[in-house]
Amino acid sequence: MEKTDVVAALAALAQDSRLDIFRLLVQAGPDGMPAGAVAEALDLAPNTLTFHFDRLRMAGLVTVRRDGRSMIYAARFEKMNALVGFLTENCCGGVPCTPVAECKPARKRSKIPA
Amino acid sequence: MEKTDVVAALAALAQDSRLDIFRLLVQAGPDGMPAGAVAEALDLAPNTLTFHFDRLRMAGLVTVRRDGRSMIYAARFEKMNALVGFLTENCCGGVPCTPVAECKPARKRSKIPA
DNA sequence: CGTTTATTTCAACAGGCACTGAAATATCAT
DNA sequence: ATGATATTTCAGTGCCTGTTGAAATAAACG
Repeated sequence: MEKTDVVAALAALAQDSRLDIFRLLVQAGPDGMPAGAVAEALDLAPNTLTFHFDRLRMAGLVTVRRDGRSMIYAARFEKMNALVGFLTENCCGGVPCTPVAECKPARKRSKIPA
Repeated sequence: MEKTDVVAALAALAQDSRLDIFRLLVQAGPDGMPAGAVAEALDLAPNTLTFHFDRLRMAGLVTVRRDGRSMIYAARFEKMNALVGFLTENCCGGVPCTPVAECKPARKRSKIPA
């Protein structure tokens, strides 16, 4: 990951609401959740939320897709892993100290199995 | 680590010069390096550097001590580890995915052994 | 079609950020 | 004390950020 991207990602996460949003999406898993649900969970004005989503998206930390009238936002785990990787890679003068965490969330199991 | 501290730490690192400064200090190891050396290495005005050092220090990412007329700045590895820990802990809905990296740099060996 | 629901766009504003230049402080050497 | 070196403090400035409120777009439903 380029340094520029790292700074962008850090800046995106360095804000109260956005950190909350991102963590919520991370916990929601790869399927993501609709903007409205995030707005309700965190008690944020819809326009403010759009603003923050944009930042997260520009930073590559989040993706969107449309589903009817809802916009479904989802965390990009690869990006988060890359960020953590960058922070730790220059840890001890280039010497790898410990393996870096890799986050590969299991796809959510359907409530009604086939 | 509290969410407030996390946001502060992320904000501190979310800036070009400061990310450079911190990485330089991380690579310098626990003994740190004088402000002047950082200024020269990164080509930063001394007052600008002080400004950034302050931010890093307020965020708990850096410590200072005086040595003669030099101020020696050093990275706080514990804080960096805590930050990475926080980012990964809420990774997969609370389920730990992989062990988090722990950075414990070895103290620099003296060039002239006893 | 018209209405409701979900989200985005736009304009405006206070506050904070990063940088600059000049001056102050602290320590060391003579 | 005087001067040199290392760093900090202070005032000023343009830019970016986060929030708000009103209006616009997009899709679903009668």
